[in-house]
Parts: sequence; C-alpha cells; structure tokens
Amino acid sequence: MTDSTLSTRYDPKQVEEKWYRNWEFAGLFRPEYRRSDRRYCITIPPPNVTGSLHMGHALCYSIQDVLGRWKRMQGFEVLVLPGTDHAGIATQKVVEAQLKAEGKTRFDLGRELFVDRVWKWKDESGGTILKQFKRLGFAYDWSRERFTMDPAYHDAVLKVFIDWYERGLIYRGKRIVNWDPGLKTSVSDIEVYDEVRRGKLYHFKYPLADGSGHVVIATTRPETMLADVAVAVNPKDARYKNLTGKMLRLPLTDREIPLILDEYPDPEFGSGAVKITPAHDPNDYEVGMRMGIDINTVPVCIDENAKVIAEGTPFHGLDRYEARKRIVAEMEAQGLVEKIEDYDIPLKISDRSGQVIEPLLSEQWFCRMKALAAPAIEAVRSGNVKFTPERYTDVYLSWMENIRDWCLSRQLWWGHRVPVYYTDDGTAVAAMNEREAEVKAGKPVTADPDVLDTWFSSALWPFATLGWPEETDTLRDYYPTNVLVTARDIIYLWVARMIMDGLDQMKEVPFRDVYVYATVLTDDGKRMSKSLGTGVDPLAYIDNFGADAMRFSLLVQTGHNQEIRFGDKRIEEARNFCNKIWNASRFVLMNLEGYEHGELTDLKLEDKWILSRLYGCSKAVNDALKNYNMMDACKALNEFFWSDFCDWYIEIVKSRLADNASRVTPQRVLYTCMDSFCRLMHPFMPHITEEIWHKLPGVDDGAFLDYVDWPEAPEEWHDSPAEAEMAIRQEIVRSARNLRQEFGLSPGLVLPTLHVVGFDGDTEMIRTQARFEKIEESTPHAVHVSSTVEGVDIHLPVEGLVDPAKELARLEKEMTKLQEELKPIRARLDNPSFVERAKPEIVERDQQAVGSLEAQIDKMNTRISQFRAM
RNA sequence: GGGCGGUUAGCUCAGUGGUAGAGCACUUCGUUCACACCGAAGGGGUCACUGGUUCAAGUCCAGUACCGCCCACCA
Repeated sequence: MTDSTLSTRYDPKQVEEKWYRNWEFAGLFRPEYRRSDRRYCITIPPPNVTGSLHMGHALCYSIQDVLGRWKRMQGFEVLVLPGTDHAGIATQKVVEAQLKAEGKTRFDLGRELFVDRVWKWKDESGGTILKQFKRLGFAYDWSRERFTMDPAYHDAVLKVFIDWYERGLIYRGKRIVNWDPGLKTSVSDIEVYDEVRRGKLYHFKYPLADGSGHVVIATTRPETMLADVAVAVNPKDARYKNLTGKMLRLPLTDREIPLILDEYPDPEFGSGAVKITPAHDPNDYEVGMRMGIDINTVPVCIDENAKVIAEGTPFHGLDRYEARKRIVAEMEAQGLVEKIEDYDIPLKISDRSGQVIEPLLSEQWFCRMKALAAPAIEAVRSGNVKFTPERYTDVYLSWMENIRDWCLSRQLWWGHRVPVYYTDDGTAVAAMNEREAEVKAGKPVTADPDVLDTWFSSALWPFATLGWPEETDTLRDYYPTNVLVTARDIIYLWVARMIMDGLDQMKEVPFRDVYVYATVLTDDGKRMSKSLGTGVDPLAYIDNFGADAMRFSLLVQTGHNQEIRFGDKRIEEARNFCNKIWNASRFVLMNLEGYEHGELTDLKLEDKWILSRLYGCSKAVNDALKNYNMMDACKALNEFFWSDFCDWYIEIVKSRLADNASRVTPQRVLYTCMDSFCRLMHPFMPHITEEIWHKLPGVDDGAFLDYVDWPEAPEEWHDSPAEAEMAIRQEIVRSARNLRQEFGLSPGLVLPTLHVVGFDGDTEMIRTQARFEKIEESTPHAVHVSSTVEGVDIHLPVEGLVDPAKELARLEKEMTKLQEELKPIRARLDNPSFVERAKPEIVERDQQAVGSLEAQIDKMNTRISQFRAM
C-alpha cells in the first residue's frame, strides 16, 4: 500500500462509478443475494415517469437507501422495490406539447394512436429519473422495477374498481367538478391550489319583474349570470323582508327568477343578495339542491372549452373572458351596472396546467369514502400504523374524519380506463374487458371513455407491485411492508389511500411506519421550484462534490423537523467530511504496515477510551435510525470520527506507532475503529466507505459492506471508565494549550516542563499532546502562570515572557468569572426549600461545585497577590 | 375561520425540568511528513414577549406577537 502517492483529496467520481458497477454486477440489491427469515421491505414512492431528479427526491430516496442498507447489515433479507408512476396528466401533457410543436392536437391523432404515442415516449424517454437515482448509489432491486401501467398492475387496478363497483362503493353522479379547460378534464380538490388575483367585482341591478325596483347582486364572474336560477338572501336580512318570493327579470335573457331565502348569503357582504348559478359554482349547487331544482334541467352557460353557451344571444360561442367583457358592456348599456370595484379574487388554479379552474356540472365517477376510511382511521388510532414525527397523526386523522367522496374519473386518454361498459339502453356493467362485459350484459356494449385518477392506481402500490392479485411468494414474504417514506404534501393524496386500499383488499395495513421527511428549501428559505428559478440540480452537485457528500449534506439536517435548507455551504461541509475520512484512512493505511489480526490486548487508556466511544457511536447511530432520525445518526458519526478519532486518538497514538515495539496494539485499535466506522458510515456514504474498507488488510475482494455485520461491541467497551479518565486529561491538555497560546508560545514548540499538581494518573498523554519534554508534580519556583481545571493545578514556567500587569489583568478577569459562577449556586444552597425538596444528588452536586469554586478562588487570590508583589 | 409547526450565538440548527450546545462564520496562533477541503486556542446568547406551575423553566401550562405550512371559505 503506497498511499503516500495518492491524492490528499478524495476524488468521488471514479470511486462511485466503480462500486456501483460492482454492486450491480454482484447482484447485491436483490434479496436473493442472501436469504433470511427476517425480512424488510420498502416499496419506494414511484416518481412520475416524466420526472427528473430534484432535491426532495435526493433526500427521500437517500433515506430509504440508508434504511435498506442498515437492515441488510443487521442480517435482514431486504427488498427495496423501485418503480415509476404513469402520472396521467403530467405524461399526457408532455406528449401533447410535442404534438403542439407539430401543429397537431391529440384529437387529430385519435385516442388509439395518441395512447400508442405516449407509450412510445414512455419506452424511449420515460423513467430517466431512475437512472439518475443510480448516481446517488441507491441499492434498490432494479430487477423488480414496476410501472403503474404494467399489464399485471393494470389488472390489479381494474379488479379493485370492479370490486368496489359491485359493492356499491362507486357511483356515477352529476356534480360540480374542478374543470381544467386547458387539459379538458376534471381534477380533484387536492390537485388545485388557491391564488388571489387582482380583478373586478361587478355590482349588477336585477330588476323586479313587476317593475317596482331592483335588487343589486355582486359577482366576479358576470358570464355565469346567463345560467342563474335565483337570487338568494339570508332570512335574517331585514332589507329584503318585503321582497321575498317576488320574481326578478334576469337581464340579457327572457327568463324570470325568484328571490329566495337561504342561509348561504352573508348579509355583511355587498348587498347581501347573491345570484345563484347551480351549474357553475359549488356553493350555488348546494343552494340549488336545497331549492329542489332538477339537476338534469338546470341551465348551463359554459362548456368544457370554457366557452359560453347561450344560443340565440351574441355571447354564444365566446371565450369566457371575452363574454365577460361583452356582458358587462351590455349591462352598462342597459343601465344595469351599479358599480364596478377593484377586487382581489380568490381563484382555484389547476396544479397541472396553471389554468384557472372552471367549476362545471358534469357526469363523473365517484367513490364513497366513509366506509373505506373507518378501518384506516382505526389502524392509525390503535398504533397499527405509526407516523413519525407523531404530529402528522393528527393531520391524517382530521382529514380522514372529514373525508369526502372522491371523484375518480378524468377526461384524459392516458391512464387506466374506467372498466365500465354501457349497452344501448344505458345499462352499465363493470368488467375486466369488453368481452367479459358483453357476456355480463348479454348484448353489445361500448366502453366508458374516461380514465381513472392516477392516485387510484398509486393507492395499490404496496401490494400490486408485489404481485397482487396473484398470491405470489413475493407478496406473501413482503406484505405488509415496513415503512413508507414520504413528503407531507401527499399524506391525503396518497398515504391515506394506500392505508384504505391495503386494509380493504389485503385485510392488513400496507406498512407499519410512515416517516414524513422535511421539505428541502433553498439556503435562504425559499421553496425550491423550477418555475421560480429557485430549483437546484442534484446531479450538478453530485458531479462537483460526489454522491456521498450530496447524501450526507441532506441527511445530516434531517431529523423530525419539517424543513431543511440546502446550499453550497452545506454540501461543502459534507465534502470536507468525506475528505477528512479519506485522509484519516490514508494515515491509518500507511500505519498498518506489517499488520496482523489479533486480540486486542495491552490496552492503554486511550485505546479503551476510543473503543468505548466507538461503542457509544454505534449505539447512537442504531437508536437514531430506529427513530428515523438521520440527523442524530450523522452527527454521532461525524463527532466520533472527526473529534474523537482524528483529533485525539490518532494524535495520541502517533508516538506509539513510530516505535515497532509499541505499535501492535494501536495498529489493532486503528484497524478496529476504521473497520467499524466504515460499517457504521456505510448506509449514509456507501461509496467512500466501500472503497476504504476494501483497502484494509485482510478484507476479501468478494465481500461487501452491505452484507457484513453491523458492529457489535463487546461488553467491556460499553461506557468504559476510560471515558471519564480521558475527559479530565483532555481538559488539562486544553488548559495547557490555552496558557501556551496566551503567552505566545508556539503550538509546535516542545517546551521543557509542565507542572501538574493534584493529578495522580498517568500523564504521558498530557505530555505529548500539550507538547512538553516532561511533566513534574510540583509547583515551580521560577515565575510561572497557572490554571486550575477539575481540581488539578497546572503551572507553566514563563520566566521572561510574562508582563506582570497583563497577567494580573488576566487573573482578575478569571477571578470575576469564578465569582459570577459561584453566585447563583450559593444562592440556591442558601434557599432552604431547595435543599429540602431538590433531589439529593442535585444538592450534593451543588455543594461540591461550591467547594471546588471556593478552592479555585483561594488559589486565584494567592496567584493575584504573587503578581501584585512583583 | 380551523389545525399543525417554528421563534435558542452573526447564519443554519440540536437541546423531554437540574451549571446554555454543535457546525459554519469571526478573532488569534500554527504548514510538526494523514488532511489548509487541516490543526490549536478563543470571543460571542435576558433561549420572541407576558403571566403561571415548580425548590428549580430554553424545557411544563395559559396567553400575546411575528414567521412557515396544511385544511375550509371568500357573491
């Protein structure tokens, strides 16, 4: 091993490529690599097949990789199953955009050709995100990769739909839906977001039919007035007492509409009178239902293209916004506009297209959720599914307890087609395919044109990926899975539905734990988003800093918090840590010449100490991972390696390593630490640890860290008394270094004598680390400066170096500090109820503290008077 | 309007009742052959505010302010 020729900088590029290739080639990621009865399974959240890697992915999937690798090292048979989601709207949009560039629409191609084209796109360009995952080193079983539109998966989707349909859980109904006029489909409530835009509030006069005056109504959407069926006022609103029941003439039409009473209008708002348009507003729909109007004959004035339907009027066929202008102009011309105000209009925007949602009355498929939700609520209440952090339990429960029916159908072409078929007389049957439907119906059928909401199929992910509805070995072995790692914004959209579907179809929860990780924000706390220009590309960071640094920089910030910030500084820190690991391992390897395995015997204090620290580190990492707290694990690893191992242990044993006679034990301890650290660190930084570990003498080329045991420390390493013994020596060293620095004595210089009084242990480590030729247990006669730590006095002769006035100032500052420290403790002890009621060990601790502080103050007084005398 | 978080060093954050912590940044010193992507030492905090519980509160309770997110509503 001639590592002195190796760069002092860790170069991740070639290391990462090499090991990923080796791992894949060896088949490490497949559970078949090593069978066990103890199984662990994660079916990763399938990213959109159109997606590309962003920081949120990098974090989410790194966490799952850590968990998978950790469990493997603990002897589990691990399956981490990857895959992609067909993402109905997103994918359809990609291909529609391509067509647009060719000057075509999907309607030019027709349904069949269009769907073919999407498949072609998917096969050629889809799923690049999974290739990007490999750059991060994820140990997922690629041989079991699934897609939510795989044929078997498709069957699973239809089976669930048909089951629910036959159980009466799925029904067809005419409802107000969020219509996306750009994509020409309905979208669910959770696929739209709210945005306030500057607009106008129009106050219109609706004349009374008897000519006795008018009622003023306010609207932000004048074009919908063509489908008004009433004007409503609150029964408590005294202004309209005399008008109730009267008819109004609906302007621009030849219709008359009633003035009705309903709780919905808020008397405080505007005139207190609201126009009611059941076909184009969800609240108005509710009012309409209460009025008892027939939903099948309710007037409609806007179509699926967001164009106005009003045959025989000049507005017919106009775009909604154009129609708005013309209608306002016409109302003005007729003197029916009372006023027009500037107004901030709350709008619903389609998450997928950015179009303003048009609430439309339409026929859709719905699923009754109450019955499905009940067991899913119980599963979480009873702790059968546990959320981490716990606070998300309430988020989940409050949504589930107020669950509404789910609009399942989408007017798209890309997706799982609703498996319902109609006969010519309108009878509907649900079936796996057209032939089966014809058999069921006994006559020819036509298929429903709609497809299912993408989340309908995602909800089956934890069992459909494992082979359901076939009773495969995989399904039996791995369901229920162990954990779902996800972002908080899809707790409703996805997590809740998986729990419902799993319980309903499998009679068992889909996973025991749900870990909700933090949102990744930019360095200055902004949301990362391509459209805002605040997105950052993980691949660029991987190129510059390495995958291990990328992973670590995110994981070290990820505990039970709800957001983390990522920026250059963060990944530089992680990169520096990688480099530190690299260089420390170079040092260790250089010092393992002639290394032979053997018992750890003749352990000196520092050896026992570092082994105890190593045990503490492995325990901390394990505990942290059990709690899904990556941050604690990363910090424990960082502290152990950098502070304990590098800054202290390596420095202390350098002298022992220089001598052939004394090097055997420190060599073995170095080896043990390096070997164990590689294991403990491996789930977080898989590449660099594998590289270093394989350089350790005696490591089998064909072995891999994923399948070596998690380090188990022998009992005698646990919380060794060496920890306390080292701690005091470290304090003494620190204090001596402090004195040296105060008096301008170069840290590199070896000084003749350090006087240490009141310490009766071995001082060798103090001598070498504080850089002295010898330690004497006496107070020097010559001029010296002193310090006291943990009851131990240290004196540094400084003949000729010290300016008495300056030293006096320093001592007096120290004195003030000591007295400040003493004050509150003494005050506590003077309080009888403290002495009486506090735990005895606390009182005792305070008493000891007072004793030691007083002793220090005495010494300080002596020193001060000595310097006064000079 | 309802809910969930947050407010601790210049910055980013740990800290589940007992002497306020880490990393970065900063100051000073240092290239002694693992590492300057490094080492050593140091300075720096009324723990948002107000009350309460307690011998003891950053920590528990109540309220206030500000920030973030989620849900609902908004003619």
